Amino acid sequence: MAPRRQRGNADTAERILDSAERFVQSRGFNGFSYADVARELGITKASLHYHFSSKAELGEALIGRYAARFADALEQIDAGGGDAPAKLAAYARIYADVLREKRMCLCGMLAADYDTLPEPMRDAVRRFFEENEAWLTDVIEQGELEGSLQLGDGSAREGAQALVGGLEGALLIARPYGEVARFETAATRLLTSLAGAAPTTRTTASGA
Amino acid sequence: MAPRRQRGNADTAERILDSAERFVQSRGFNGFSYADVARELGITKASLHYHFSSKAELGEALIGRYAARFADALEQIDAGGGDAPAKLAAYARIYADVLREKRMCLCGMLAADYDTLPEPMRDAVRRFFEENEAWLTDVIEQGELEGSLQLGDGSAREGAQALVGGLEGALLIARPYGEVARFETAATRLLTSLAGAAPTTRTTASGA
DNA sequence: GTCTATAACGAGATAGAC
DNA sequence: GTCTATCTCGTTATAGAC
Repeated sequence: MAPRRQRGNADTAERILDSAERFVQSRGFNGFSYADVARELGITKASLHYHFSSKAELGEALIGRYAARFADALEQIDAGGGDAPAKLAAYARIYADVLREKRMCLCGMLAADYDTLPEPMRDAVRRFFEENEAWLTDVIEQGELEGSLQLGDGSAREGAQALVGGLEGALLIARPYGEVARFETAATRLLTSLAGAAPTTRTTASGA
Repeated sequence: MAPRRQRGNADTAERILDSAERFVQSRGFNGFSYADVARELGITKASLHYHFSSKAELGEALIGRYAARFADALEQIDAGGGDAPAKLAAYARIYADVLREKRMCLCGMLAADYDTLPEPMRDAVRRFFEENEAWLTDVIEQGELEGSLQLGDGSAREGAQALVGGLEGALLIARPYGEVARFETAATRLLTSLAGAAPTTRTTASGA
């Protein structure tokens, strides 16, 4: 029988995921252990194994929850009804919020660890990027129809792929410096130049 | 006395660095061990410790050699005498070559591992990025003077930072897919749109 | 569902012979 | 400069009591 979620319990499995997620996002999948999580939660390693019988299984659960939450966030952006540039800005804000907690994107981190991951985790990581790219592709195509975005050469999908990569990389490099501004500057440039989104902070001169 | 480099010896220390470098670039600093390197070279772990007394020291040596080689490559690009767009294209080619060997940029990988690294390695990783950004900043400023690049808003340094991040991220994401083309497409878009470099493969329509 | 105890292995590192 | 042997600790994981 599935574990019953009860009152103020906060669900041990969920708390394990919270802790492990933070560890993976800051130290990588090979940079933390069951002992780290157990210590943080004040329980034993054996208890962790009751909830997630192997580290690989824990990893799969982590990606599953992260991807689901990300999908929720994208749905919320869609529900907000903004135009394409606004959606892209909101998308970048998700990344900035991750950096504010001194974390890397979970799947960006796992992309670095990719060669060491068990197959099911690899598949899940790739799916995450594909879902993001699909959503961004839709937004960019929508923006072109609306006239709110002017892509240069190439397809909307190529733009979407460059955006995901660009934002992940901006996170990756900004984190060692602990400078959110560094990320935001890079993100703005990516959005305006890759997807042709007019920024809020437009200065002057773009030539005759 | 410093180890004498002799005939066909190929220098054990150098071979250790070669092996460890490949491991770090594919598996991360926490994803390999002295045992892995020893097995690959057919020597013992104890021998490794003779050349690099700790893993941290090995890590520092890895970054040092990598950064020096990168600096050499940048010098060679400068010596080539191309214009700014050509230099940027050559710069992106360095990354593409890394991906062709199914590797991540050493320092991009270490940026992911950053929180788990000893201080001296952290410092060296940051220095690597700063050197790259400084070189790119020069190239971009040169390009603006020449008229071969037209930056939009923001400083050349901001463009340089966005470029480094963008290329590192494009590598990070392309690697799980093993698709060099995926990287190259993204890289071209980054160069043309972030730095205003006209690509070799210019199609039509950029408006009146 | 959480615990104690432990197995089985791999990690980084050192001592000392050759 | 490389080896054998060993130390110590941390790792994932399991058995079985409560």
